Amino acid sequence: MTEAAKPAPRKLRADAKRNRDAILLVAREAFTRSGMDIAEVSLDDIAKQAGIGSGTLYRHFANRDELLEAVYLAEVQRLAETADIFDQTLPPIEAVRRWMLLFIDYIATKKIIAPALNNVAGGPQRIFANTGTLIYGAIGKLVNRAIAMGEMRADVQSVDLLKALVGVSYLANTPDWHETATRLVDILLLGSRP
Amino acid sequence: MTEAAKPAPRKLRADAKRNRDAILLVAREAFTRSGMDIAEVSLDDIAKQAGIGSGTLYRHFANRDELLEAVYLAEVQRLAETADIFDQTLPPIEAVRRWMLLFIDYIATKKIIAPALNNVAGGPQRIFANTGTLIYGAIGKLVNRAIAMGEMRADVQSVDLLKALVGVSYLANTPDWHETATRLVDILLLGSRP
DNA sequence: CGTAAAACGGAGAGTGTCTCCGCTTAGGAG
DNA sequence: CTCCTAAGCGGAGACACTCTCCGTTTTACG
Repeated sequence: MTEAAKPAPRKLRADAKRNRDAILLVAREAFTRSGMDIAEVSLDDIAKQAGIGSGTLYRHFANRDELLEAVYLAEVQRLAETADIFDQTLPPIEAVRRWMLLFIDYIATKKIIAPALNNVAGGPQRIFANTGTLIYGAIGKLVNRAIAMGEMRADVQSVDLLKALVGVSYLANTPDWHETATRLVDILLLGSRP
Repeated sequence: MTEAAKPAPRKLRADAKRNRDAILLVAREAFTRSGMDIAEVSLDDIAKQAGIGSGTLYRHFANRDELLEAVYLAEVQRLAETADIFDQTLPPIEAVRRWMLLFIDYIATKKIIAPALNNVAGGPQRIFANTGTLIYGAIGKLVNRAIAMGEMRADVQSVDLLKALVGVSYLANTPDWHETATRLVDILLLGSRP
């Protein structure tokens, strides 16, 4: 479960797996470096840098979005798993806060990046199905518990909070970004109390 | 001031102005129709539909972003002016709430669209200077008054709220979008109180 | 081994951005 | 009204990127 190299249950041939991993490695590096504006990175370039033909890249990942999702799937899974842990070890509100801060931290440290999230939260019409479900499930669980324990208003929707967070993630370029984000977490939590 | 067709003080030749307006008209229509995913619309297509050569389009607007900003500048100006009115006619918190809701409404009715805002709030590295300053100034003024009157905590930053709002704007495709947005406004305001 | 299925790779078709520069047109001077 | 000049036009084409197609190579298994 910690291994992210096997998203499809179907087993790959040795050379296929090798290439897939090489692509993922190069792509992560390239996406991270380009920060925002993921569209700047050419997929053919990634293929070239990974030492494979572009046809091979496109057989593994049909388009930019699929590649993007695959690159960040592992980290998103980790984020989702941490939600479970927080859920079982921390008081409700604190669990939500900590998870939100962790989420922000993932972005700050580029373990995940905003453009991979834009789409995640239901954004444009793309279909980041896996990633979206994972993240949505994670915060949903935490918020629901907080509501059940009467520590959040029943009308609070976890999506609302998530979307606000994703929005803020979009400006990881300003120097005071991290403060902005944590300030917003506080505002959101305060505003969600009964 | 209500006229948005003269952003540059330099006076245009008659044919130039005619073309510029034609481009803006077609572009607005095209951007609105394409909803999200503005990148889908080809600039050369816009030129063709406006009945001009692509060279002409590119002389007026050097790239997609410049065109995008020009198209929505007028509405953004109106939004900014409304902030002034609210500022003078409504109690502080109410002014902020009403403006935020108006902002959401502009998005819901496509008077402005999210992608034109992504960048606005300092998002990616683009330089939506005019638009950004206008919107930022509008909400900044309202929030500052609310703080001065002791109705919001002094540590609340208007940017924080704005960014959260922009984030939510990104999902104008889900059916319950409007509710989500208004719910978030309430959470933000509640969480901003002293 | 031998062979079928899986995977590779890169040429090239299709599309989009943006530039360049010879031609056209507006609009002021006389 | 006419002429002249600078502002503006337009579209061919250079360049970049995405994605497909298919002949060639590689893997894995009997």
